[in-house]
Amino acid sequence: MTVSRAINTPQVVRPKTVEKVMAAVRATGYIPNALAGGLASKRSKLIAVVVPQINNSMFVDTIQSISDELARRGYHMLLCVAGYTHESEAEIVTTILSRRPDGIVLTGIHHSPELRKTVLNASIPVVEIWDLTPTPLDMLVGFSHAKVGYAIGQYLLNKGYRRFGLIWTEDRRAAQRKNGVCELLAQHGVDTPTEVLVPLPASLKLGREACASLLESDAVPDVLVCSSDTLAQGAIVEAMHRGMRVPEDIAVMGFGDLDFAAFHEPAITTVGIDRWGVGKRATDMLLEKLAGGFVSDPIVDVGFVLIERHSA
Amino acid sequence: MTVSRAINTPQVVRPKTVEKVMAAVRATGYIPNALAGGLASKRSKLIAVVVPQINNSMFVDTIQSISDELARRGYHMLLCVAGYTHESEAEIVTTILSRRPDGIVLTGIHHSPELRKTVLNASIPVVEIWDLTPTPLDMLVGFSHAKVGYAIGQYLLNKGYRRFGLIWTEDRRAAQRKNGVCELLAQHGVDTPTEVLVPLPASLKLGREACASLLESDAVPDVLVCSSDTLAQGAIVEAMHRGMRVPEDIAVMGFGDLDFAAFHEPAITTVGIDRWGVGKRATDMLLEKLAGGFVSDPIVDVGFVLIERHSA
DNA sequence: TTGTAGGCGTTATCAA
DNA sequence: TTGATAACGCCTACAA
Repeated sequence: MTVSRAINTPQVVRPKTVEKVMAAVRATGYIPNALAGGLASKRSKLIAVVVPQINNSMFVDTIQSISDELARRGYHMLLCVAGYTHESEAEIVTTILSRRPDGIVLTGIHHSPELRKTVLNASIPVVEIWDLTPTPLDMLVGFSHAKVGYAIGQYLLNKGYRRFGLIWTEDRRAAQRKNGVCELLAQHGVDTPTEVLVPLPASLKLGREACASLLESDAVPDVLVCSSDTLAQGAIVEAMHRGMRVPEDIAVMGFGDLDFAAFHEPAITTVGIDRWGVGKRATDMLLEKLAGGFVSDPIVDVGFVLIERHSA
Repeated sequence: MTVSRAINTPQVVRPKTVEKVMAAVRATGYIPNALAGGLASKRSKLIAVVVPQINNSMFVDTIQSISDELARRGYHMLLCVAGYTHESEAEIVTTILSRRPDGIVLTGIHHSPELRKTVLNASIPVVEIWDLTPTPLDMLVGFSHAKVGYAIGQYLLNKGYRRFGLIWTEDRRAAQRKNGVCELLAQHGVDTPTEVLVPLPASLKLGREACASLLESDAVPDVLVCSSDTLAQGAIVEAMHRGMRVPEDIAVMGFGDLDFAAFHEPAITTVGIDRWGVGKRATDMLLEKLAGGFVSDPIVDVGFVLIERHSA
């Protein structure tokens, strides 16, 4: 017990004793067994993070910020890549719960009933990220994808664009943004956009191909709205390759404000999200709750910023 | 014990008993406690993966493939972002070892003496990835960065380029590639390249800025060799923005064969690495060894491919 | 400030 | 095929 205290709460142990313990630790290369510690204390100091993909520039920054923040506070991250299907998410979460994480971060707010039940049954703090709802499982850090869609639609209408083309991936959150755009256009009596759906993960290649197919269609759009900056970049490359000027001949709008967006030629008009902030706040809320503290506002809307640059 | 067997080795339990156990599991929502299991069995089914960064397109694919492969086999991944310094790596590995992972994947082959000692002392299988050495800690999956450098230098010399400009990040493995390029140029009596060092992480912005500074220098290069495709893309954007043609006025070479490289305009000449393969093989070797199997070749050179496209 | 006893939820081992 | 017992290494609770 004295060794345990010397390592975990040295302030309650006589300094000389601490020194003796630490000397022994160094001499033997002793490393505490966190499995045993977690079993005994019922605190594993593990946080599970479930994302649909990691080779997705949006999530990676959030993951990195969670990981950094956790490490600073003596926690570790169990990272699980769940894919975009409900079934796999429920299964993965069940196996991850066997590790007895002290808390869990889930991407999105749409979960299968089994998953909801399983997670709630675990009685640990949960933070859902990257979406917004008044009824989260527990806590939430995100933003409204529908509002992003409205904002994009409004901005482009104000700019005078009327023939919309959409290049979009098929995941649920992207769909909400698309609905936002379409609803706004409908409200203003603008023609329903032409639409090209692309599979995940998005890539420059898919953006080019989708752009090509829209440019070769009967009704060529005057603006291409893309579900990510990566697709937007592809669309721009394709349009320019065909001798079109962006935005004069065709405008392109992205989403995400990825690193390259500001420095591309033309710079990409897009929507910025505080990706690190999402991770930081999610971690803060989780650890605050674990520390027994009171989380004053369990629902955090980090909002978004429409960033006007040159492509639209 | 019967429950434990019904769950882990149902084949040694009477089918009817298994059924009864499973019914109870379902009814109660029982989820085994892997902390207790790991403590008792001395197998945590956890693999630690230490990388310098995750918001780095090179590592992300490897991480994803490790994660996928581990999940398929009932293991989980503890992902640790160590940064690029020795001190932080040693510290992080020590704390991660307290989780008693069954194996560990380390990025790179240059570790501090403390780290080597700590890891070896843990007596678990180790796989180093993304570099090559005849003397790994244990097992290794990677390729020779020096050879990549030679190949790049040789290719560009054959193409007739003589005035080299380098845009390079400061990490150790990138430095090996740079040394390869420089050595080869020196052997052929070509002028020492002009060099712009950029901080990590690489970005399109940094590529543009570095390119700008090289183009404004006294000795304008006829080829820009970049330590990553991201920097190469930036260099191309900047050069074209200044009205230069790529590769006619200035050629640009990248590294990594990231998704966008093939579909950029001009398509980026680069060096491809099987990033998924590295993760897959590392995981296979680790689990093979954990299963008590014999790893016939503990050093795997995955090689690389110089991909000629249009930018150089 | 340090020490003792007991238990956390599994699995290894041996017995039935 | 199932069960009983004793760890695994730590922490909680309480005692000294």
